[in-house]
Amino acid sequence: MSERTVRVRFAPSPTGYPHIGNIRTALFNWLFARHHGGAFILRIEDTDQTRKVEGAVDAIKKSLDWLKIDWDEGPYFQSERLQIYHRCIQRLLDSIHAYKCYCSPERLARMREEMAERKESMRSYDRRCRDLTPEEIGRFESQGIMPVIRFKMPLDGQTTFHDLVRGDITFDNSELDDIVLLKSDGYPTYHLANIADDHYMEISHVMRGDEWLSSTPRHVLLYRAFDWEPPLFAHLPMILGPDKSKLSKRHGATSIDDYMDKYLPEAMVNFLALLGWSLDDKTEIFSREELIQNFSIERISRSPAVFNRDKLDWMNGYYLRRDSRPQDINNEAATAPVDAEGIAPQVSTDFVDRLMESLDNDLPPEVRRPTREYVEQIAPLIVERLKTLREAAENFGFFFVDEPIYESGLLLGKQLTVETAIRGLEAALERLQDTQFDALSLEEALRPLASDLGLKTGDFFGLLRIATTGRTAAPPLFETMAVLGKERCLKRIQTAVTKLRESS
RNA sequence: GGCGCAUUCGUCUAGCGGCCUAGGACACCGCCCUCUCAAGGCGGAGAUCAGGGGUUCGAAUCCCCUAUGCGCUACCA
Repeated sequence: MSERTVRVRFAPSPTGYPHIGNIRTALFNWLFARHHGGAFILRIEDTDQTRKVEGAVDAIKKSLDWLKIDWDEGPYFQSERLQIYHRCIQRLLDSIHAYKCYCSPERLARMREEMAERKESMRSYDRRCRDLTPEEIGRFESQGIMPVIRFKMPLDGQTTFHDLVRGDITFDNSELDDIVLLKSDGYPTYHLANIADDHYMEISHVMRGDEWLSSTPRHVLLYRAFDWEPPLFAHLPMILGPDKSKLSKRHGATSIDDYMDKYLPEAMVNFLALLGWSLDDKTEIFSREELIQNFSIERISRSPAVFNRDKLDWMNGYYLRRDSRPQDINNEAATAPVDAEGIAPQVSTDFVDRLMESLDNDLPPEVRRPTREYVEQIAPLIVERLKTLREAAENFGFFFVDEPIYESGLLLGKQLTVETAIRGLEAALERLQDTQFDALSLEEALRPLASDLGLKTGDFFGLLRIATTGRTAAPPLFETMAVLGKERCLKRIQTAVTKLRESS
């Protein structure tokens, strides 16, 4: 695409865990760098002392680590590069591209208010300090006012720049105000620090959110004032909430850590990559390598995208199922939930690890933590019923608690009377006494029993399902009972009988 | 208010002048499989391509206008 070496950066400000949109920006930059064999740089834009949040840098690193987005340089901290910005400012002051402004924040606020009242079209700084006489400057200085440094924006003409996503964009310079470059506390604003760093760090492409598009002409003008060559720009479409407004806290989870304990990083990367980028008209699933191989700025879309949680859930479930298969088993065998002999396929140790960790977090404290051996048995039964790991404890708690809690009425379903239900359960109890608790034996014992009782298999199995799991929806009955074990199943069925007796 | 950007099924999107009576995915509905729920397979519904003018033999694709949405308009990034 370009002769120059690709060097891109992710430059968040340390105000907490990154927003989902910021992470998407990081991902795009990273993919672009890796695609071109360039460098991905992490830079912390901590020039606002008032908004700094403790631990934010760690949170940013943790988020990137989670998604396996690694950086080649940094993190650099702008707060540690103040001398660079001061030198830049001096250059601008010397070349009369910048000036000191002594206006108080109060005056500026009042000014803006009045402008709005008068419905003026231009509602930014009135440039009062732009052409101060030496006497006036002396007067302000003697009052000890700490000035800000503003950029002397050209008063007329136009500024056009090329955006790799949107094409040529033109602004009238008269629309651009004299932005603050250096604050009175000595820290630079984003505008200055951003372009100085991008220049000195030799950033080749600036890929950032769409909200920066309006600032870009100012940045271009700044590059010109410094006589620097600007990087190439690519503005990414914004990510919206379901109501199509900018994704914000109102929409619930917007920071990446809201997703870290629920979704697989691989699924998250895949999903995020498709938010504003696509390869073609059909490909949805991409491995990390495929993303790197195929990513290009040309295929970034221009319009904002609504964050679609349903699709993320689906994708997570897809990855869960796919990655739970052990590497050495071919896909055909692993796709089937249970083979003809009633033996569930193996799941990968990696999946068991993840499941154990998730259960450990989500199971109620009073429930005994399951052993690895036990989780290995459950895993194949629940993988394909999971969209997120979180649902394991939520939907399959009956595997772990002593007794599931449910309404006795559930036992009757739509068809059964209390009498037939009790009769069915007791018959099962008796038959199960000397039945081997493996899926095959259980089926051989119970299936004939249904017709013996004059019950439809569906009704009879449903009854047993409620009794043993407390739920109407669960993994296949016999596998489930086998995992639960004889003792627990008999006890639960007994409890069900008791419940029915008590309720009638 | 001004400026900028955007506008294809509910959502993510394909489409860059004829292949489009607009394709895929999620969600939704139905059927198959089946002991329930999933998963999987098959099928369905769903977009007068925001609206209106042009340009052209021909427009979702190019131009203009309008509408709507979003962003920016801070000594925040």
